[in-house]
Amino acid sequence: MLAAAGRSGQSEMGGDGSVFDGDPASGDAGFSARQNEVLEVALRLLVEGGDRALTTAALARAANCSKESLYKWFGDRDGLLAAIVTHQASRVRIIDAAALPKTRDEFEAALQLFAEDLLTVLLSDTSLALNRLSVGSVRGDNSGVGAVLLERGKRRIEERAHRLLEAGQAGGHIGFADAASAYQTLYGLIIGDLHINALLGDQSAVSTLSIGEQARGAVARFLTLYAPAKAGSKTST
Amino acid sequence: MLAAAGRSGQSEMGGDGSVFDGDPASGDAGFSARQNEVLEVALRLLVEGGDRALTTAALARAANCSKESLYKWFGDRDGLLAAIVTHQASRVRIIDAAALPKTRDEFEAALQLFAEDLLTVLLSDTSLALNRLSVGSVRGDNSGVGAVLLERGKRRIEERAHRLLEAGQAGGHIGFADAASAYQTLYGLIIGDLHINALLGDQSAVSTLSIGEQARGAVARFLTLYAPAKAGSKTST
DNA sequence: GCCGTACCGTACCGTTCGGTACGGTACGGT
DNA sequence: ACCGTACCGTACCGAACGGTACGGTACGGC
Repeated sequence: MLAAAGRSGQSEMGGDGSVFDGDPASGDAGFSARQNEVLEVALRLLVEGGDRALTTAALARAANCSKESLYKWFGDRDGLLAAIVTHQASRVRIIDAAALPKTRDEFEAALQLFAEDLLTVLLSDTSLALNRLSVGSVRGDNSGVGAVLLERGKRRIEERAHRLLEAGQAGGHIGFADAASAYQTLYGLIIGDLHINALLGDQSAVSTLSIGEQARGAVARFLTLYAPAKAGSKTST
Repeated sequence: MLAAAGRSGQSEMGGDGSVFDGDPASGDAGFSARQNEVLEVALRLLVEGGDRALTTAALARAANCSKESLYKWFGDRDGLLAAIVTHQASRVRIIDAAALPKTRDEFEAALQLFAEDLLTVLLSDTSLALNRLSVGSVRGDNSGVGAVLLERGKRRIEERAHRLLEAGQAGGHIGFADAASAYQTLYGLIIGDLHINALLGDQSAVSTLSIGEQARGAVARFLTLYAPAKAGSKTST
C-alpha cells in the first residue's frame, strides 16, 4: 500500500495573491510528469463528480492512459487516492519560516494572511472534494486516505500557525500558556462552522461574507482574547 | 425519492444527563415500531462499518428482515439513508424553549450545557458516522442526504442556540449586533478543529481534554468577547 | 374455513467496478 | 536491424451491489 509517496517539501515560493501555484505541473512530489498530468485529471474528475465519478475506467479514458498504467503507477485504487492527496498537498503554498513578523503590525498582518489563506484553501472546491473523499473513506481503525490528508495537509498548516503564534508571543504581542489550545481557538474563530457546512453541500457558506471580512473578524476576536496588555481577563483554566 | 419521511417533531422530553434518549425505540419520527427497529440496526451497521458496510443485503440479514420490506418501507437506498438520518435526529434531545435563563448564572449554565451537548453530539460515534455518510454523498448540486442532515440536525441546534443568545442579550448578559455572527463565533470556540479531525479519523480528538473542560474554556472565551460590561473592547465590525 | 395483509427468506437479474491480460505501437539504446 | 521499456486501447473476469420476483408463513377479520 502507498506505493509511490516520498519526498517532502522543496522549492517553496509564493508571490501572487493566490494560495495555489499557478503552474499545474510545478508542485512536484515524487511523481513523473506524466503521472502528475494524470493526477491532475483525476483531481478534476473528483471535483466535478465526487467519489463515485473517479473510477479507474473513467480516469483512464479522461486522461488518455491505460488502466494498466494506473495500476502499475499507483498499485491500487487506494494508492491512487493517496497519490491524489499527496499531489494536491504539494501544490498548496505554505509560507515557510523566513520573514517572521517582528512589529505588532507585521504580526497582525501575518495573522490576517494566515486566516485568509486558511479560508481560501479549506473552502476551495479542490479541498472540499478531497476532504469529502477522505472523510468518506474512514473505516473503523482509520489508516486510510484520511490519515494521509491529515498528515500532508492539516499538520503542515498547523505547524505554520504554531510558528506564527510563537513569534507573536516572543514579540510580546500575544500571551498564552498552551500553544495547542491557542491554535484551536484561532482555528475555531476563523472557520467556525463554515467548513462543515460547505462539506455538507450548503452553498450559502461564505457567500454572505467575503473571506477578507471573515478573516478580519476572526483576527480581531483572537487579539481581543490573547492580547496581554489589554483588558483584565483572568485566564481561566 | 424520499418515500417515507413525514411528520415533524413531537413528544419532546429529556430529563437525565445524557443527550440521547435512553430507549432506542422511543424517538418516534413517523416510522412503525418494526421500522424503527430496523433503522436502529442500520445505524449500528453504519457506525461499525461505515458507508460500504450498509448494503441492503447486509441490513436485511442483520435485522432479520427481507430486502423487499426495505424497499417497500423506504423506497430506495437513498430513502433508507434519509430515514436513518431522520430517525437519529429524532433521538437527539433538544432542550426546547421553556425555561430560558434569566439570571447571569443561569445564562452561563445554559451556555455551558449547550457547549457540552454540542460536543457530545458532534463527537459521538453515531453523529460521526452520519456526518461521514452525508458528506460522502454530496454530488455537485447537492440535494441528497447532506441536505437532510443539515435540515434535521444542524438547523435545530442552530435555533436552540439562537434562542439562547437572544435570551442572553435580552437579559443584558451579552451584547451583539449580528446574531448569526455571534453564533458562528460560539460554535467555532466550542468545536474548533475537533469535528473535522474526528471526521478524518484522528482518534486523539477529545481524549486530551475532557468535554467539560473544553466547553468551559469555550464559554469563558465567548463571554470575554461578548460580555458588555467588562473590558473596553470596541466591538469591531 | 377463507381471504387479505404483512412479512420473511431466497433466488435471481442487470449493471458497475476493481483488477488483469493481451495485442499493438512509439522510441531510445546498441 | 534488433530488443527492452513504457505506454495505450480494448477486452475480459469475478465479485459485489441495487433492485425485483416468487414462494412460504403467521395472523387478524369475517
